[in-house]
Amino acid sequence: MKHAEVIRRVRAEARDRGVRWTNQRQIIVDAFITSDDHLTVEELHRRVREIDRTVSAATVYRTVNMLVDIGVAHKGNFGSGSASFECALNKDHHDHLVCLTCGSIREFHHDRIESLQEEIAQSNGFALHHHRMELYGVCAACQKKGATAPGTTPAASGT
Amino acid sequence: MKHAEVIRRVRAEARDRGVRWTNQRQIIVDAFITSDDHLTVEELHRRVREIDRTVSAATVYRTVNMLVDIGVAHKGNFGSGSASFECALNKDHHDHLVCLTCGSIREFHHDRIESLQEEIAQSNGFALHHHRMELYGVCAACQKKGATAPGTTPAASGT
DNA sequence: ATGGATGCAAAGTATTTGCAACCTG
DNA sequence: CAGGTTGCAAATACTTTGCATCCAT
Repeated sequence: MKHAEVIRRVRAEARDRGVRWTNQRQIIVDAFITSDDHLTVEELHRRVREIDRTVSAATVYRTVNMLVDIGVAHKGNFGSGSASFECALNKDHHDHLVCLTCGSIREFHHDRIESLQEEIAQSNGFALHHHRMELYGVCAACQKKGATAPGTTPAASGT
Repeated sequence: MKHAEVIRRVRAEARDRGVRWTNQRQIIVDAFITSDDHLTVEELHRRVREIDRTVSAATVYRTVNMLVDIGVAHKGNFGSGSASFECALNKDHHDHLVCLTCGSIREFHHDRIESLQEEIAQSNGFALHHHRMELYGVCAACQKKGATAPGTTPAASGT
């Protein structure tokens, strides 16, 4: 889905819910959708301020929360402390590969795993709502640079 | 692995690292290991205080962090805001099924998914270090009570 | 005795919220 | 014009940390 179409959709969702379309929201949503990345509020705020210096962090928080509420954004947490958000309209469901060295995030989708997850939920009597799956490791680029994963001193594990 | 054995192992790890074995640590580790559950610091602190009222939250934080450091505990985050910890010595690797209604956590292990994760990492050039996978839904018990998952108003998704 | 550990309170993060002014519909 | 929205600052929630004191080794 392309930018303009996404904006249109978000505005429609907003209108239906009596959510007003302010200048700030236009800028924030615009910056948010423009980026394919997973953005933290801090980063998004930084980008928004390049366009309008007066927009506050509180408004960015309020806006991304609103986007999550109306199903336009997904909220994630990849161990960096702050939450990261990504647009839900641009792409299909996917999981994440997170580089422990450079923090880069790569997306992937695996049908078989998805169906296995369903099976697991069913055999445990769970009505599956959503899931999260993240693979943490060192990406190819960082490996070339000689990076190794942390925690090289496994103390104990297993039975 | 049974309680006493775990304690012995933790103390050995501690000694090797020049970590002193205080009364507080004995109590905290004891309470921690005794429980199979996933405990938040708050909950663990509550249990510890039943034995020794003077132990501070800071010490509980310091202790669980130490346990994670030496590989005796795993830290998790199931959306409840506060982190939860579980003993790493009692059980093999597993993933989690989290009930969105009652918050209960069920563990499961699935070899095929584990190997698929390895494959995915490899085909993406990642050196896999660890992963997290959580299935969120409504457990059987809560379904019987008529609970439904939140977010019943899917606004948009996919392409 | 020596240096790691503790309790307390203060400091840090990340995020939310009360409020008066402001702007969209 | 009404009521949602904003910026600011204060408030939250969770976790870490400085410091004087204490205690395991």
